[in-house]
Amino acid sequence: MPELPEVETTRRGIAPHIVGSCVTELRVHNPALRWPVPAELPAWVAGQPLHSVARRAKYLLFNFERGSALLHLGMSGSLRLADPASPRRTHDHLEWQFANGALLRYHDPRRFGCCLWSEGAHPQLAALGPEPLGDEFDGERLWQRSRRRTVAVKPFIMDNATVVGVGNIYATEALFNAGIRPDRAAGTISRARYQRLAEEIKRVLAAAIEQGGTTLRDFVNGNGESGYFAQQLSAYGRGGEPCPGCGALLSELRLGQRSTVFCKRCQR
DNA sequence: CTTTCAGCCTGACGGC
DNA sequence: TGCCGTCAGGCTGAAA
Repeated sequence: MPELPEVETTRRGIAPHIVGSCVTELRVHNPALRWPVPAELPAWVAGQPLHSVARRAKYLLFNFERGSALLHLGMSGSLRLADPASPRRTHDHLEWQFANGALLRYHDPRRFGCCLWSEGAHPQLAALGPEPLGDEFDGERLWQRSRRRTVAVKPFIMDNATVVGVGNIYATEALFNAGIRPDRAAGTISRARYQRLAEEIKRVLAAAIEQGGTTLRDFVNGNGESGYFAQQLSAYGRGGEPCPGCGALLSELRLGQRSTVFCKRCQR
């Protein structure tokens, strides 16, 4: 399940192999992603080398001279450089062939992702809040934007208008580390505690990206998914297990239709 | 405006 | 063994 750190790891893994080369062929084996994937490469991409692979929130942007492709990995997507001789797997929906021989395969069993081309701005990016690891995001912003809000703090920090890229795993972890109950109304949390929460969001995401970096070599070789960060999670996926802080059993509830784990003693 | 929620989709897993 | 129900979750768009 690609969260921001996995998307960033993907970006770093593939970019050096394809930047500077042209897409010579696009093969769409199954166009039925979140939005239909265009069957043809847009005419304006022809002969244009890829300038850069950027990331905004959990989106990847493949920037060309005249426009860009916007990719999202959804819940179950992955993007990898493949050996052209290796057979296409089930759910390998898209293939991009580059002039330098690189072959990029998009794999997504649940098909929640997307691949959209645009010469101009992508509307999906229009209303996004700041990047969590940038200077624009801090506790002050969380505090300011949360005043008079009744929504629970967990869905508040998972809202892309507040800050982007904080998915269920890292929201759960950051709230645990900051000692804040996930169901507390966003508007009732102090400035000082939001300061702490912002720091924990940054810390947990940065640590996960660092871990992702170690899977980079596997990635390029196409050796498989890698278990990355899971062993280091304190709360996510551990409902009913002892709290790593106090030993009490971790509680579970659903917030905004998402499973949430927290410690009733350590989080207030 | 804010908040909530259905729906998209497949694979994993538990119960029978 | 296989079938059926449930769950997982990011994001959009619509309803309340």
